[in-house]
Amino acid sequence: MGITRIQDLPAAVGAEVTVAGWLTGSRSSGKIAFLQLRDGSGFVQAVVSKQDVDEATFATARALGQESALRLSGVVRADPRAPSGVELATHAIEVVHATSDYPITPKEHGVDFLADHRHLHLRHRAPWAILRVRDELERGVHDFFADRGFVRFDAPFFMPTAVEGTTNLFEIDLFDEGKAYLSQSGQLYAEAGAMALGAVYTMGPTFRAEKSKTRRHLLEFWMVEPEVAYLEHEGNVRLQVDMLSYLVGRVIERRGRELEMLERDVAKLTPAAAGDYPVISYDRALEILAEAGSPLAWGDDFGAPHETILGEAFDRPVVIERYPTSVKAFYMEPVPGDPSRVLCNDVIAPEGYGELIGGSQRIHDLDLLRRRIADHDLPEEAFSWYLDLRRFGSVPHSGFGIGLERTLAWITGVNHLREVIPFPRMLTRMFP
RNA sequence: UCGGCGGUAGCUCAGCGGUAGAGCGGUCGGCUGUUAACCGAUUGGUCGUAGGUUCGAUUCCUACCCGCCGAGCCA
Repeated sequence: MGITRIQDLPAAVGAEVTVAGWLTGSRSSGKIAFLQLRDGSGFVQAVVSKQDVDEATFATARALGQESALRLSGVVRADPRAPSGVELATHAIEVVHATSDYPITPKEHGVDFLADHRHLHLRHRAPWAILRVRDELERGVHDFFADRGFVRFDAPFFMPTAVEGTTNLFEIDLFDEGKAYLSQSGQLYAEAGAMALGAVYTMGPTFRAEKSKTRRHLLEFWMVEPEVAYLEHEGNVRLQVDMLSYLVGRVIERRGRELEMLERDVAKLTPAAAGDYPVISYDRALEILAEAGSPLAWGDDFGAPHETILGEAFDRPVVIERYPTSVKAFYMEPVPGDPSRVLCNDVIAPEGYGELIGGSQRIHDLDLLRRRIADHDLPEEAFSWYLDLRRFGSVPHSGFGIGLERTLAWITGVNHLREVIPFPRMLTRMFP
């Protein structure tokens, strides 16, 4: 007989089924036992009545330890007392693997303990719900770009040099060939891709060797980086707003149950799904900060507290554009007629989740780009291939990078980035 | 790297200059509808490490290790 997945049980009321899964908890009396079961697709309660089974089966049901692997056969029964509306009236239990002393008990645990047992904690409700939202988000990214004719473009993760020169890179020893570095961005390669394929996006892990110890940072995180030929700044902002509102709407629509399990207040998310994000200038952002009592001088970049103030000033993500040239990367196109500012933007999330997106129109003029590389004390030889993109058929183009974990943390409402990736890599966390 | 906080039972924590406690978990027993069930019993400890002070240190002092939160950096 085939296996029925728990998520399909509500459609199988009255049927005889076998469910294959694991025991998340149990309680019993002398005459009845309740087995909480999960199978990866969902959760259900199995009821074992003494009158329905033989003595040995009932004894087995009472003795099973948490996370024992089981095949349970029984009849699906609708019951208003069950959270999912159904339960399994069990008549046979096959113990696939009896388990005892499972470490994650039904009890409050500290973050360090759960992190040490991450390989097991993944089985529990919150990680389960979060990872299903993550899957939906990633799937949404692919669908969004596929629908718009983008080509997925896989940038390399080993890099000969830094992309932006400022951040720290993880160094790799390439035997006699010298050093290489783990990628901190696929953008420069995506620009080559855009010139070949028109519109591309990358999606993959990114590595930042920074000693950041906050809930908004990981050493290894996932980034999506679209890059589009002939796209200018305004279109770039539009693309970002369209994508983010699509993704939020899609998660609300398809993963509402998971958000509910995570106790996410979906009302705080719905404005973000509607699009129409406020677009303000860097200069206007300074005014908002001054009004909020955290003034900043023109030319200063925003710190985390400033981003929180700006994000909380709106009910949906806010686009901030045209930053001072001095605080941004070397490849950004100047605002026409105003070399002190660049055609760039960040998207900052509400509720203190910080910067989700950073994007810009890229410099397409060869001489200007060479001057900028020199101004930033970067070695021109390393960028020879990148400069070639400006020597042969150079066109205006734009792109952005969106942090998958930050977006996911905001959507799910969890406090720390380490909760939204299966195995977080941090300064103090390489195990498991 | 800097600032703040912390490390005591499997877990979450309390405690204190006189040799260690609760709740939960586990185990055993009871209960026919539980949802973090409940009731009774029981199990459980190099008090982060190394020095020092002291008759005596888990407690006081010093150093170190580890972690958490925040800052900088950024997504």
